[in-house]
Amino acid sequence: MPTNWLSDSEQHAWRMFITTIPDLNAALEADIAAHGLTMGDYEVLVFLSEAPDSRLRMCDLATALRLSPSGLTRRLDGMVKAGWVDRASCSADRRVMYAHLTAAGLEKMSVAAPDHVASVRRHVLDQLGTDGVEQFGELFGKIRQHLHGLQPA
Amino acid sequence: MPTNWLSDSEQHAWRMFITTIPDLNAALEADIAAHGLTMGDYEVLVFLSEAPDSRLRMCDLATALRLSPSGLTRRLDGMVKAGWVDRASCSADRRVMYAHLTAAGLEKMSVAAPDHVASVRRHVLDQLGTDGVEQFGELFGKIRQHLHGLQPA
DNA sequence: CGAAGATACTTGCGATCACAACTATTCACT
DNA sequence: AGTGAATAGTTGTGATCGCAAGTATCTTCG
Repeated sequence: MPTNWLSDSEQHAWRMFITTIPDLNAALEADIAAHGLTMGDYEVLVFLSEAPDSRLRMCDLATALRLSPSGLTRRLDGMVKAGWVDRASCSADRRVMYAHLTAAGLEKMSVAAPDHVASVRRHVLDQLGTDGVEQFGELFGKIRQHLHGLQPA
Repeated sequence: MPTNWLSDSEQHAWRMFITTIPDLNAALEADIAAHGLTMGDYEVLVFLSEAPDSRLRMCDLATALRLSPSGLTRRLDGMVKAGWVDRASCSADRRVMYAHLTAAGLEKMSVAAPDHVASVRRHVLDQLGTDGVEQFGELFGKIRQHLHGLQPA
């Protein structure tokens, strides 16, 4: 007895979505792995490289990455060991630890980023076409706005 | 130095996507948790309830769920313990184990499914509108087709 | 028929992550 | 100033999952 309380169009949209997401994740993960990175690592590099002074407070980075505090602590452990990030304490607030991008991390980032962008293009953007990209952003903007309305409650 | 080798429209689309997906997952997970299920468990129930005789071979179920064989073994361990699924061996091929939906599993499914569908509607479909749902399915169909072309290689 | 290889599943092990508990520090309010 | 609440981060514990290795069974082909 299939769950059929969705119209055909809805059913189709949802099925396409949930069956595609894991495969897309896997494809992106596989591509970035060529640089010895996971997508998680890569995202850390992205956020840090875009931040003022190439550093962020742990809690801000955790929020940005949608990671729990402990999850971030451990992800950074690995990245510190790899030499891409180091920890710096904050003189103004001694509870705070900064995650700071090292030169090696920036270098890794600048090598990996073009490949990752190409990967995103190949697997997603190129498949959608110009109009499709526009629609894609708009649709997720709507979902995002709805979800964001739930968060601060 | 932001990675800016994407047009504004592409940048926007991609950012909306990658920031929304984890939140959407979390929202769906939170809703289904009211039934004592994870999304992973729920998906098992869906596939089994739609299968002939309410059962599937482990390997087919693993493929459907995009789960490794060992991952499925352990997920089923939990669901067997919960009484929603049982294992049945196959007389025709004794390597095979069937995952089989129990009456309790079907009951759980029939109670949880309406809520889950409502959750999908609320968080996604209702936000997109009729045209949006159509576009959504089409866009992911394109990505899916591309990714599927990579799999069997 | 019988050996080589393929297939189905499970188990050992390690990686990742969330939750809860804990320490350290800062903030708010009297 | 001083106490209680809030905030930042780490560590202990347990859940989930993938990979590699192991066992059992089946298939293929000489």
